Amino acid sequence: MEKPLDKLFDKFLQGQGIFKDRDALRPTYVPNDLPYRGEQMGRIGSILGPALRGAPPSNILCYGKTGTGKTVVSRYVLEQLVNKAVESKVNAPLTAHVNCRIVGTNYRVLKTLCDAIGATMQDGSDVPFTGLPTDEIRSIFKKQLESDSKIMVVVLDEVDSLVKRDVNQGNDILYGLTRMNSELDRSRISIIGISNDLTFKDMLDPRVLSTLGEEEVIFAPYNAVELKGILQQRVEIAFHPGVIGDEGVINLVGALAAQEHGDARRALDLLRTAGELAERRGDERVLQDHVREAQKVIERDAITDTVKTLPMQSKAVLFSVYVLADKGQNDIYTGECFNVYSEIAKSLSLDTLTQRRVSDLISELDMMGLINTTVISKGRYGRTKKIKLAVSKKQIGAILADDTRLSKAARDIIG
DNA sequence: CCTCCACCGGAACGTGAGGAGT
DNA sequence: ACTCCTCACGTTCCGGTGGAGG
Repeated sequence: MEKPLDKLFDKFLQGQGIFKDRDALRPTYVPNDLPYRGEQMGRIGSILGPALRGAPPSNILCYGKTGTGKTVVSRYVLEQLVNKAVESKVNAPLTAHVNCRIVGTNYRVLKTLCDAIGATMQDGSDVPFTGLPTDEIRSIFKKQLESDSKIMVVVLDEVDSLVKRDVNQGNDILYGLTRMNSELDRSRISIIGISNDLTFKDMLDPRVLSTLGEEEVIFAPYNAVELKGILQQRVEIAFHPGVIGDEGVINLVGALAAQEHGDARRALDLLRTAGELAERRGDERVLQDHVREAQKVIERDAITDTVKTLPMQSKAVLFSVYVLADKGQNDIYTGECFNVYSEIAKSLSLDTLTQRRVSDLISELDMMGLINTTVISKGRYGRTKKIKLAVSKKQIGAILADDTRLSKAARDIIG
């Protein structure tokens, strides 16, 4: 008798599969060559260059939207810089890469920097995650840095999030870092700040800005042609030859990503998802259909993610819109929505918010793109918002049914 | 042309949780 | 351990308004 999975597994065994090196399509991958970013690499390189002679480089701010290569370029340049130093047997600069969206407090930034240079407590153990006064970890870091007498280049990725989360605290962290040089004798720190928000400068303390923004490097979005070039380069590393036979595939991926302000990360993500799709189906080549399908998958995942992480009250509001839409009602107004919401909240034993608040939640859902709203006037019958689901009813229904609390309420209300 | 509905959306304020400072 | 601040989330209050119907 034939075993049921035999054929499926055979497919994986025979043939070479789709991917040669899937990681080449991940955002963390640093290729050997970065096309279309020669100018930026050159600028950053020439600014950091003095580090090879032991002179402290200026601080740099890099601007550009997501997926324009800011992070990868900075990683690449630092890597090359260190390589060159080792090769020429000069003191290699220390480097650290801090993602400020994840590492968002003064203490944790310092902790990351300590780890990067191998600074330890007096007994030789690692600096703890928490528990020390911030001043102490600061002096541990300084002490270690002084003992090495080196240049350290710190990349602060997504610095804007530091300042956005807390303007004062963010400025304090940056001020503390930029000012550290004046407290050091033999070592120097220089900072590369990376931001995808151009208005970020406005929120900075002028003192911080003047030191941090000594040099600025702008990363323009990639256009469709450049995206295509990048894709072609990665395709050769990531896929087995012939898997992407059709040039239309790359063109399509490039075109779709170019619509998203030339986001290379998105383009690579799309290509990888398309490849995974083809792989899972046992297809030998990646076709345009896979790409279109991948686009849908990515979008669907993004929606599922936002809905799942919604606060309970917002879910209840969204659910009320869904219930009304599911009844086949085309025009949903704030008033009805609020009534249904009230019932849902009651059956969930949730506090029933005021209509004013619900109105704000509706606006939030609108901004997230889960629903569409328009303010309309019904003349004598008042002025209100007309609400429509912006995503497929089926998907919202499925996600909300997944939530145990909500699905119970659903049975109460829909019956 | 005026009225008046049913809500919009700004403003000010209340509250409890979580940090920072001391 | 204590107070003080800040912030997110909500509430209360209220002036504002596009247009159907009189």
